[in-house]
Amino acid sequence: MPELPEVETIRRELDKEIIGRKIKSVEILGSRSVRRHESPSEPVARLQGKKIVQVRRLGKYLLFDLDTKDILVIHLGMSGQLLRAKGTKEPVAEHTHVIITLSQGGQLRFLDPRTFGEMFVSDPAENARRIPTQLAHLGFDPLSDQIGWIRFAAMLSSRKTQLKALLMDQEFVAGIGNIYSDEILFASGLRYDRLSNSLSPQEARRLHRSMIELLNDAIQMHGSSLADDAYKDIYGESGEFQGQHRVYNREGLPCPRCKRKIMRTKLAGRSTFYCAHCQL
DNA sequence: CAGATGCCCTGGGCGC
DNA sequence: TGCGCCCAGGGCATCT
Repeated sequence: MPELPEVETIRRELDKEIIGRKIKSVEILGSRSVRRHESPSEPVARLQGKKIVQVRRLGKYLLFDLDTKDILVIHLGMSGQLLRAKGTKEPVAEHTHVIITLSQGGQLRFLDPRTFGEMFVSDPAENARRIPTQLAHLGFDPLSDQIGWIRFAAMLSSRKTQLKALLMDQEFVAGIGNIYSDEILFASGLRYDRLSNSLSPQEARRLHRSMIELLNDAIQMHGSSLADDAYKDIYGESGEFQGQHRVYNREGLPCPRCKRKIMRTKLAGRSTFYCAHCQL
């Protein structure tokens, strides 16, 4: 579910709420969510009593840096939520898999009905960017790694891949999923199936600019929440950017630019929305 | 290498 | 009401 703007919204809220606080206890209710460990007691032991120094984001992953240099990594998958509970007595919602109790009161709860999300504690990352080895495969982050358009254009031309698939390829660029790839491509006037090595420099520049602007705009509006409300921020609030979607989930509705009908197709099994007139 | 498919899951919506 | 489909912000393995 959550893509870069939703994860960044959550990261900023966590920055305000939990930086400098200590993890008092960790309760694992659903072991499917805590992966990559031999036993559930191992991550618990590495978290309890540790201080959260800062919260970073790489693509769709949240990285909690601990004072031990260990890193708590959380990915929300399709239906994961991180919710702030004011006290320990708030009723525990269904599909709550992990409860992190903080020392000055309050909890952080990880919910995930579909259990595609995951959480694990990584060893200290010794590399320059302090990226856990498990995430070494991820490509650049469109917002925190400022890649200039010239370099972006070179990356595009080194591949021969349909644009939407490339935008969604986390090894190419990290953080863009099904909603924002469609919106970025509409904003840049490019079709989902254009091959990446067919773009003119001007088109590559447009795509680069649209990607950054659209993601920033979506963050300003706290991301997108769809009809099923799978995305909520840590306070349980929905985002507002869904009202700004210009093609995603708008099949048959008029294109905001030319008023012709928005088309829907499939690409790699994912619904894809575009305007056949405005996107070339 | 590029692209398509199926799987991991639960839940909501819709047609019958 | 109820049942059986189809669909869903992700990611990965495995085919062609």
